[in-house]
Amino acid sequence: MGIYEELVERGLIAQVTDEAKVRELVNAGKATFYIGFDPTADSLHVGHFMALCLMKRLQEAGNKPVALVGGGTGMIGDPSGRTDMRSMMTNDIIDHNCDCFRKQMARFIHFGEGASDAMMVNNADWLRDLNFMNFMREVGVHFNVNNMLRARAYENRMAREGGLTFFEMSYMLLQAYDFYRLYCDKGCNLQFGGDDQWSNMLAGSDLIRKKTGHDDAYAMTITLLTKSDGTKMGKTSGGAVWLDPEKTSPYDFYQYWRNVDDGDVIKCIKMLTFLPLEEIRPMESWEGEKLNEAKDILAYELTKLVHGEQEAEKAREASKALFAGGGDSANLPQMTLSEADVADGIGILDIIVKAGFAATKNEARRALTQGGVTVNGDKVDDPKTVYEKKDFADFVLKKGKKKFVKVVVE
RNA sequence: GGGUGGUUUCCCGAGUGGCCAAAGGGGACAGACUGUAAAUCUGCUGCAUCUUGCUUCGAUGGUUCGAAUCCAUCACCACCCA
Repeated sequence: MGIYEELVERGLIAQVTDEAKVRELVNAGKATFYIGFDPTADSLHVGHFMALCLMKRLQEAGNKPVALVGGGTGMIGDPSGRTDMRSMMTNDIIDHNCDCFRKQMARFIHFGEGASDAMMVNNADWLRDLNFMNFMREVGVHFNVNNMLRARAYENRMAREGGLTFFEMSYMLLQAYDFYRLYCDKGCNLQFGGDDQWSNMLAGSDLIRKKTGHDDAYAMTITLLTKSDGTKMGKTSGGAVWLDPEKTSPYDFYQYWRNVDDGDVIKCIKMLTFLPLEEIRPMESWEGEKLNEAKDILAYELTKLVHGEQEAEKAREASKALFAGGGDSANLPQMTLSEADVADGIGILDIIVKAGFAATKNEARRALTQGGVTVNGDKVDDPKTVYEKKDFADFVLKKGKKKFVKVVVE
């Protein structure tokens, strides 16, 4: 079975421009493919994860990955967000974010000079100095507005109240131009992207054909990983699930996957883990309580991929200790209070807020009033409860069903 | 550029002088039930020194005993016409 067939069986491929050609190319390890990332934050998140996995798979099969960061497009930002200040991104921040991306990506794919080694490019290199007149003459003429408006991506936005700005429309030209440049400069012959990018990607292939007369630049989209209720994967109440351990701890990362819906587990294992398909197939018939095992496998495998085996073990141990009893409690998520914090005793509400389990003391009070707060397994129902230093020799705070933290004083 | 309508607490959205910390829904959070799932039911949802106090309804200023509600100016947004 070739890599292409494997991708299909894992449910990763949504659409392809020329299936036969792409299969041949990819299976032979002759593709130089690119995927774009917008550097809107200083860490990649779960939404990017699938793209990373795909790059890794293809690289292992001998293909050459090109990671494109949108330093040029990211400069302007997506204007569809309302009052957000995404346009405030300066070159420094973008460059910093690109650096962070590269470091994180290096965990998955190998960068270097070899034939199948990955390279990273920044579209700022060609977009920032673009001359509008030249661009319109060389690229703009090849785009037909009637056709563009027929694209799904635009159709939706046309119906929306705010309408569609010229910038948003231009995005397609910029992305198409990226592909064209990479095709000419780096020999890039395949573009990957989320399924929502399909029309932009096609535009790239079209542009290359129109400008060069060559018919060998292909596009392929990845199935968007959505939950069974249709919402995006990787969002929690606290925001995105990050790959950076400073922003989302390995324990929280593990827990995120441990808690996916029943209907999403197998799909996630197939799409995101590197377990061989032979091992996954039997799991597809699992149901009911048995699925919890699959969730554990999913959580463990992904934590291992992102944070390493050691962290994955720790997260698993901590989870066992908290939920199943018996695991090693040494690995629980921990919070440190200073001597000064506890000098005069510290109220339970303050501890909850400090632990990040509540944004305000009112919120902490609410959880407590409703019986959702325990310390070492004992329910705390008086919001005025005060703890002193000696109490923290052994202190595990629990809020709600799933939030635990071990509190220590240093 | 002209005309009209709008800006309300996390989101949608009611409120058009006191009964408004502000209906209803969604989401979030907590409880029950469970499998660390889903569905369902219940509670809860501005802040705090919490039977009380303080600060909110685009911004500023004004009218009034009293304003989210009335007036003025400004800012922003949407729709229609150019």
